[in-house]
Amino acid sequence: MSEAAATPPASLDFIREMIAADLAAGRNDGKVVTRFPPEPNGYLHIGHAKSICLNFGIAQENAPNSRCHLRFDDTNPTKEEVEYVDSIKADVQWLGFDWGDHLFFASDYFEKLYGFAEQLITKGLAYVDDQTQEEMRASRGTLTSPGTRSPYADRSVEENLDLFRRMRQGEFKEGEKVLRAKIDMASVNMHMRDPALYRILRAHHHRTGDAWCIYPMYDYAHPLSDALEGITHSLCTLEFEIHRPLYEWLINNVDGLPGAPYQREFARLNLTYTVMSKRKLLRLVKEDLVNGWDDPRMPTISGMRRRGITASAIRSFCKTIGLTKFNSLTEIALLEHSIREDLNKISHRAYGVLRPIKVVITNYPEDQVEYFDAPNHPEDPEAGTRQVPLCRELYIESDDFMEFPSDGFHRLKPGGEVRLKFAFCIICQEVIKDAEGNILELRCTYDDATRHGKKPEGRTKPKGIIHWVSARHAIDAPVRLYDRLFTVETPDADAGEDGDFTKFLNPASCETITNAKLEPSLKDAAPGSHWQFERVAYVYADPIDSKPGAPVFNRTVTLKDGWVKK
RNA sequence: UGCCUCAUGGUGUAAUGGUAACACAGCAGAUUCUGAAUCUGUCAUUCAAGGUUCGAGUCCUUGUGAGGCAACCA
Repeated sequence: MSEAAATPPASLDFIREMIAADLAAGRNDGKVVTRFPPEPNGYLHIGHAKSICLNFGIAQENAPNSRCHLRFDDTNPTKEEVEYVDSIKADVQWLGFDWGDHLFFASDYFEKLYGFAEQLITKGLAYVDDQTQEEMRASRGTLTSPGTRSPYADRSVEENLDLFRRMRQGEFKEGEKVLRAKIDMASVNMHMRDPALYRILRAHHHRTGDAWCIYPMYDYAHPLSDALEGITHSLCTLEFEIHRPLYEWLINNVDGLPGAPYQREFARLNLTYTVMSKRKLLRLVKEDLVNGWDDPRMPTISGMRRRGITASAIRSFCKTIGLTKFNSLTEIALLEHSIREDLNKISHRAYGVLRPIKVVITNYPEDQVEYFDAPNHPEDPEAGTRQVPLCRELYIESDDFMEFPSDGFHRLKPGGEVRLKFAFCIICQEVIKDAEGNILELRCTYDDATRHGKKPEGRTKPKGIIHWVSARHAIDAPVRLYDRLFTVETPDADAGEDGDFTKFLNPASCETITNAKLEPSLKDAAPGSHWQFERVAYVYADPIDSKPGAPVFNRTVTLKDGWVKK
């Protein structure tokens, strides 16, 4: 399979416990069959990753007798597109999971599903209703009062069969008739008040084309599809909890099903500073509030990938957040921790100065160039080293200089000393400004005795160590500094019922720096490579916008900054 | 004003009737040619009230709070 870790979490969550109990009881011939069942009506997001890691993870943990299916729940052709099918497949694979031969579509079962519907009609458990949508809503009752059965509910089996067949033949208009299960109009569970099973939809389906004009509802197709595939454990999010009795009703009332799956529900993921519903994400895309589904600020899998977040980080995050029925709000910091943890291991280091100030080393020969050896990874000698050129004029980070330093600032200040990492120490002798008082350059002197980390006798070691780039050798590259998409933790909730969550969009969520100065080795950064600009951030060479010799970087996440200005 | 589900540090989770623990975040220190990483320490938790029990985060009752449910969406 993939490199995705097949080890379960240290302690079992309630779902895995349930599965372990089933296994211990010898149910399902010792097999566990799960499924990830997205509707192809949008791109996958980090919340789906939780479900993917759960379903595919459980299958891996119980190998080799177990498997996880990828099934597209494509029962509503008005919302679904092949673009989404393709992106979902790519995202699941990228996350490191493999469905093998088990790729399915609910639409593959349309004929069988139709047959089961005729069976229910024959058993007197389903009927064709002629009521309008409004009439149905009115007769369904309310949360506190029972509904009343449709006047059409008592049609004979023969009439129902005839009507249902004619629905399929296309004799009726959209909305004219629906097939309903005959269950209980007085149930406290609204979903049991004769739910619709089939509706007429004259829409082109991305797979079945115009072969059908009636389409099964989710509540009908889902349990039956699960059963047809031999799914043992149907795991979904909490909002489907109330659908469970209907799920079980169908499994129990349809004869000839090869399996008897059961459904269990877990809480969906909520993350601070973002929105997670497909509807809202779709709106951000359609209204051009972001640059498409894979905008690096999006919580989509494709957006996160483009930002430079690794599949391994996402898997690790999913393991960290656990699995419960508690409706929680996870701090984005937890995700960031997983990202940094992974990126720290795999990213080579390089110097990138985002907001440069020029430094002139006045006692360094004008025409001299020398190369310093810099390790590519401080914790991995095998990553090798690279040569970083230095000459008389350099760029340093403007944050690394303070003319009027606050307490505890130990980078460069007038009269102060810092080490240029892997080179030598410099002392700031003079601050050159223009007429408006803007700093133009810093004139410094270097101390030859401090090369390569050496500290002359009797001298105190400067606390500050900063990165730098040779002005003569620097390359310019765009660096996009991504930040949280929203300014508030819960844009959803804060917007309220009818409120507009887009008013909380963070105007500073993407700042593109065009004049970043990078060390020359970065010129050849491969598109799709991860780097750490030392002391600054983890960045990712954008796989689409980077061109040979002209990389474009996305800031994936900043480094933690332990220094707080006093 | 019904039914269902849930409630453990700031956040996410663990503890399966027997010492409330882990991670993140925060704080402090050590270390460091990244104010990163690493290491050490530290702060901080069972929604409330009753009950059962030798013993309750766990079981029961009531209350409170949060989420969900009345598409021919999924």
